[in-house]
Amino acid sequence: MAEFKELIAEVLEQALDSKLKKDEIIELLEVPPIPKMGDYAFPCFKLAEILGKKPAKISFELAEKIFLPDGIEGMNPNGPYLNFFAAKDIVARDTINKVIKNGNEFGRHDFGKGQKIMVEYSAPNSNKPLHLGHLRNNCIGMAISNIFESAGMKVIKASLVNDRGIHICKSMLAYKLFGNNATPESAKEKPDHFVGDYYVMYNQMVKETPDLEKQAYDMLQKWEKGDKETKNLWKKMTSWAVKGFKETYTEFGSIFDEWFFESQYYNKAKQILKLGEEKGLFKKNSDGALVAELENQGLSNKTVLRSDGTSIYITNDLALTKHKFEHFKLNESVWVVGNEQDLYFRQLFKIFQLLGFKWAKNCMHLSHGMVNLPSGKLKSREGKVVDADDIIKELEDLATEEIKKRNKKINEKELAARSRAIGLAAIKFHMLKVAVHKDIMFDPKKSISFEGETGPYIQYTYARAKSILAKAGKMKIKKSGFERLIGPEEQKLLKLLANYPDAVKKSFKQLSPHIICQSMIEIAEAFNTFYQKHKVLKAGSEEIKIERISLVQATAQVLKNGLELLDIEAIEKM
RNA sequence: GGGCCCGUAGCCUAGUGGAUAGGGCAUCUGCCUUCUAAGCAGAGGGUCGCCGGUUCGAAUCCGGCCGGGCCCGCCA
Repeated sequence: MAEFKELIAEVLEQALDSKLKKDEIIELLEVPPIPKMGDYAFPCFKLAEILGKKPAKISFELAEKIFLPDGIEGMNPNGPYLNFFAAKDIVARDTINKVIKNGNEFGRHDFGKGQKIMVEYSAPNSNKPLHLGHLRNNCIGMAISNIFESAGMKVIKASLVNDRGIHICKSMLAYKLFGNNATPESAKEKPDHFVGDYYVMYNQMVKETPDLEKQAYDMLQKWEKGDKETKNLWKKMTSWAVKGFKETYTEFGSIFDEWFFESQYYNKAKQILKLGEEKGLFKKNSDGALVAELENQGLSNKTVLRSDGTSIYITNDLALTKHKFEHFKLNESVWVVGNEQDLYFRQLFKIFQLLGFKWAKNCMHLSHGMVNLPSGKLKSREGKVVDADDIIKELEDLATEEIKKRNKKINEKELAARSRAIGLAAIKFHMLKVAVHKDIMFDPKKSISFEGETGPYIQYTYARAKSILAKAGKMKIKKSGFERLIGPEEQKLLKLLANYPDAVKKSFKQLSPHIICQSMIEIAEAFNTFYQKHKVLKAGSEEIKIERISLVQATAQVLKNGLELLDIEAIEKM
């Protein structure tokens, strides 16, 4: 269809004596709301401004001037729009050829070629296991990384573990007091959950024994001073937590190229702090804390170093970001972090700008909404969370049940693999189909289903297509002809397939994975309608059969490509 | 008090200046001796939070209000 748009644009450019250029016309072209109106519409509103005429008049005048070339089957002025009909066989031929020829590359672009970008996401705290909020963050991080990569960028996926600070000390304190030297092995528990239990325990105990809070701060002091016993305990508990995270990431399909630990960067900010003081941006306040003065920048001031000289979170980011750009020679750095940190990142980036780092403008916060439960906000301190491991297991179990209903004889290994693929697809698609900046509500009882606009629905559609292709066996895919894919079901599907690269492009430009989800849903719906209405393998004639198989193959290819960007496995059998 | 974000049918959601507001869930009606019914076809359900303004044209832009979320110097 891209070719068809160009064809229309060429015809229009000529008819308009180049008053609008081809590229401008392509940008203006839209798809009419109802297929019977046409395949593409040229809105005459812009032209109305230029020519000082009524748009409806222009569309009629244009229609009279244009002589239709091959490939354009019809043209129809409709009020302010001039609608075009593509020659149906050419739509079929061009679309299928392009998809089949490009295969896994179909939908990839090159506008990010030569760019190196780092995507930091997940950011777990080492005092407790991952929860639902992390899963959304991970889904967005993985998808956006894939989308960058498909635009030709070199992507480095990074996880920053917040393994330093008062929160860890709380878990450590509870363990020290009540742990009796237990280990995850002795407790037979996943190590990050083991650590998290002590965090919850601390928060329960501190209600009755407020002195624990002081003890936790003392522990942080000792940690900062390098107290051996404290450091050893910290090392032990942090390594348990990280070990647990890695298990969850592996299960979830999340792979990182780089692991950063706050404990390794928080004390490397001396140079940048000094620079800030020299530039007069960072000033000691009356209590002795170092504060970045940002009020004259329309932001609130931000403390960058405590009065006792110890670090806070931003101290780490100051050092780490500089390291990222210099060591990895990045063109751009993206932080996938919830919108509760919007102000924080504006402050951080403003500080870099005021310090004169030229990469400051290449920092971007991909801000996303929160995940809420029917009972309200997730609160890990109160244990009011949906645990990541639990929800993954729950969805995989649900998938197992569904598979067993349909397939009694499946072997255990295959069952486990499919359950995992389907369960994860349900979670990931659910997290990604809504615009990133919006909060989402997660009702564990009904939020994630396998029907309707879901990951499993897309997988199911793909499996249906693959099943046909498997039964069809080896067949030559046609390269020309395609006079038999001209019905409304085939044409709708073809147009959606042809539009897929535009959807990927839009999702890249707008940093919005949900656009790809929408595209997948539309393609799946169109395919299922086609599937219901037309037999492929038992088509009336060999010619029709071959053409329909080609269409099925193209559909499967596009679904696979799209699912891959969303980090969802395309499985051949459900 | 200030800043940012959100408000579309019982619920979830797409659409951010253009044609009849597009889907899904739930409800109701049909369709499995025919390529996977995790599907398909159809029905009902909308003052696009409210009020004003800009525009030939507003869910979309601007202003005000109402409701919700997040944030506002040594918490991650």
